[in-house]
Amino acid sequence: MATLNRPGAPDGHICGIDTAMEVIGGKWKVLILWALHEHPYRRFGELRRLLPGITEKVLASHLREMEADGIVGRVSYDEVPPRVEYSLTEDGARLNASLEPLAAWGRERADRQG
Amino acid sequence: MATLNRPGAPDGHICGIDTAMEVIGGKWKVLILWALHEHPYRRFGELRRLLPGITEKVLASHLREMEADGIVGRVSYDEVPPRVEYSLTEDGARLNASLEPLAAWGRERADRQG
DNA sequence: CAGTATCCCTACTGATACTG
DNA sequence: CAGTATCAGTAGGGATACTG
Repeated sequence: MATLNRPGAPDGHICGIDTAMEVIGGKWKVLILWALHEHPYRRFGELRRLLPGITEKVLASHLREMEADGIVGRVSYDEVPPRVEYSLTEDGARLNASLEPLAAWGRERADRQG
Repeated sequence: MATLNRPGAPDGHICGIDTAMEVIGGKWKVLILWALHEHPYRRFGELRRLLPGITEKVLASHLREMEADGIVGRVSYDEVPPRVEYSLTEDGARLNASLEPLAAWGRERADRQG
């Protein structure tokens, strides 16, 4: 065996996990995913409040990347004051669902350690 | 609702995913996990060859962190030349298993996009 | 309200050389 | 073989102020 690469996989991509890791790699992305999963439509300020510690810049750039990756949808209503609603796309919902076993593992570990 | 924090969860830990993300956060960790899963015992040089591009320093530090996190076991045989074998702990094996749906999501996405 | 625009900073990663 | 030690580079993240 030469490397772990799957045949036909893009260079540096081995088993699908790294593809997924690139998409959820940002520090807050899984939490954004989670927040959007709990409630189908969230506004920018809502997300900011839900993620204590995140800055506007980081939230905005994460959302833009997730939108570009096709896991988050964005709808802007032409109102005053402005209103923008973020949601999971179908792919984003499946991504979030695929994270559930990982979350279960983390919960168990957190509970074990207090 | 104030935040996404679970009751009783350590500060900044929300749904278990972030706990898990901390453990697999290093750039190569999921791939190390994968390599150790494919073959129960791996030597240092073997892992280095399996992960083209990783440097010795990064591989060593990742392995030490994963050992400290209790997901990788290390056995050093007192021989000449030295031999060290790395393996998944039970917890590491469960972690790896919990990554499988995520890997499936990534594989599907990679296949869709070529 | 929903973002940009700047500036900064350090933690992670990497290259290279060396050692028990 | 299985690692350290040292030195740098950089990208991601953060603080703050400002805008349509």
